[in-house]
Amino acid sequence: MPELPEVETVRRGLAPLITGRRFTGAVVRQPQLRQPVPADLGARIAGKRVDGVERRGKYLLIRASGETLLVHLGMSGRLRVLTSPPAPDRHDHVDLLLDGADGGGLMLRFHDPRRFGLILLCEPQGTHPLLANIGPEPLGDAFNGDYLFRASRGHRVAVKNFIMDSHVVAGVGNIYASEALFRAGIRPQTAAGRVSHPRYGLLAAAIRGTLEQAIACGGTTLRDFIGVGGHAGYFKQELQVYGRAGELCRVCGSAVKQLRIGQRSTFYCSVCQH
DNA sequence: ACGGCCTCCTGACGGC
DNA sequence: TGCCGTCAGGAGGCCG
Repeated sequence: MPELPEVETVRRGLAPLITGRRFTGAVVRQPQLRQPVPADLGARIAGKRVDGVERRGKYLLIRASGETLLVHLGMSGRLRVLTSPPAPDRHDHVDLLLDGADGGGLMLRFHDPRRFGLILLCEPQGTHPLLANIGPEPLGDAFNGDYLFRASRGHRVAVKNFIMDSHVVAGVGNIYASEALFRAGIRPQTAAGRVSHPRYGLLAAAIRGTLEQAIACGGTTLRDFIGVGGHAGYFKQELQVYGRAGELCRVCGSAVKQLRIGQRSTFYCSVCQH
């Protein structure tokens, strides 16, 4: 489900609703996520006041009085803020409870059918091994064509796989990899080490532009992504190639092609991309 | 070090 | 109707 724009949409929705509130506990119905939910989660967060919500790649970091909650939505995860929560369904695995100034509490409910998501507590310094080797943020200053060019020398992987590697750049998933390569005019199957310096300049700009535009749209809802308030993202209507196999390229009118690279569906235009 | 495949899990969909 | 294979927005781990 969520790539960087969707996680950022969640972060932006979440931060103003929970910042300043105090955790009162947690209900864990299903601890078996990608890694086990800490058994003492509720006890560890109880009484901690939320200072803010950050994002690193596709990870959310909820900072609260020196404790840091790490949340990843995996492929099918959702986070909702609820004031009067309905009875949990079978995939509502964790509820994080927060107090309310007027007595009305809030619930942060984690829902994840495939359970590839993650809820962990960080080390006292607020770090975690899962975050240690993530590449630069694509919206940050360290990410540019120069960086991609240098990082890619000698690599024979397809450039699409290269930009989807979180150690290379954080947060670019299957949708936005195809979209950014289309915008940059680069074929996804090209070996990363054979893409020129100027073309990496185009690609870095395309990645940044695509992600920023998707964030402005509240993310992409393909089937089930919703923000914390329950709203769908509307970047789907802006998609140029992803999910459009056989449909006409919006630029040149030829049929969008689909192939599999590294077990992932990949979409491109064979006229616009070389 | 690198690259490619597998894995975790559930659900939806198409074909027979 | 059901059963089976395939695919789905992630990403760490393992193997050669």
